[in-house]
Amino acid sequence: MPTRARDRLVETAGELFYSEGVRAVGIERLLAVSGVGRASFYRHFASKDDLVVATLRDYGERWCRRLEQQVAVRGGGPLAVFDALADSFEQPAFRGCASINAMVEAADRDSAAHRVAAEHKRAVTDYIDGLLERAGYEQHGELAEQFMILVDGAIITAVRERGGESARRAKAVASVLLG
Amino acid sequence: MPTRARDRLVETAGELFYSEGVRAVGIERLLAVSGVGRASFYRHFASKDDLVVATLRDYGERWCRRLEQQVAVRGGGPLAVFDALADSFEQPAFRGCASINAMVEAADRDSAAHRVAAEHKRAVTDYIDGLLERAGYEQHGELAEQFMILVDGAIITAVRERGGESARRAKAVASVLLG
DNA sequence: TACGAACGGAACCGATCAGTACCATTTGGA
DNA sequence: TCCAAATGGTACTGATCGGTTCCGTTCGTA
Repeated sequence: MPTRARDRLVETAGELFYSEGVRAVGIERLLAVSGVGRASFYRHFASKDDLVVATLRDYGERWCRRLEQQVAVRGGGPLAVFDALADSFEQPAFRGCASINAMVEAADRDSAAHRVAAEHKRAVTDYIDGLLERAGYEQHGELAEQFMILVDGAIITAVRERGGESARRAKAVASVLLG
Repeated sequence: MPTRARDRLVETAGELFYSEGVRAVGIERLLAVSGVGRASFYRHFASKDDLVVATLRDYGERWCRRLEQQVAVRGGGPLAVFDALADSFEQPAFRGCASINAMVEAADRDSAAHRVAAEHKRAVTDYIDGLLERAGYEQHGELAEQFMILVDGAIITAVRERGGESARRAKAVASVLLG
């Protein structure tokens, strides 16, 4: 077959879950949009939850790669993180962070969505920590944690308000933190 | 009848929606737990969405009242906001902010949940703005917006990590902002 | 005591949910 | 050219979804 059913499912589900929510998108719709047969779905994934985890991992990796690239383009300084955020907030399809959304929607603390969201957050924190360390900040560990609060806060605020304003505000706060 | 069906519905729905998510709680369950009859439900609310809005408004009011009281107990300084947050994050039933959760779950930007969440955020921002103004900070408007990013960030972080640590971190950042 | 409003329970609606089973088709590699 | 693996389509399951309707009961109040 020309295209792999699994890849199409992850891509389609990634878009639909992000834009409409996980529970709001049924298997039926997923199959119709992706063009994958019902049986093929369950050949690749044991359940819908399995697909959710796959899409979240895929999202997390692409998100991190995109952030790294955008920060690099802007010189590699820690504050560039917020410029990259502002950019993504401006995009029409922006609806927050897929990991946060899935975590909130899942409710159950022991759910796979919660675990994947925690992993994602850990990866981003470590990346920012590296940026701060490379920039010469001694307290880079604690600063990275504080940056993450600003990142999450800016994301949630942007969901409410649209636009990059919250990211610029968060950047102003971060600037003060860096002294 | 001894208890008003409407009040019981709002109370029960408030708890269930908060702890398990709006979509995860069906009408059936709502009626079973609250002890309200199906017909009575639709006599008081035109739809489930109507009940959601009612619970969000109820939640928002109680949340603001609780915050005001806790801040007052701690002396009325702006930083006390984060101490109050840390307290609430420690509670076993804590699962973030009902408004944020509903907004994220609703996905649709034009939904009632989005509107109510925006109203709630506005009310809290105004309250914090008042605290800052009363404390003598000239840039109280911009500071309040920055505080809100810290508040939202701390809340989301607390959903992932449990405990009041994120609130204490946010307070440290806020302290730096106040100079 | 009598009345009307509010109520709880149950049967029912069409739609959709996640998931299973079976079948004919299409594919890339041998 | 041939075959095994992967695929898309359809029919189906039992459960649950939000919502409507009807009925007998219980309440506060006049």
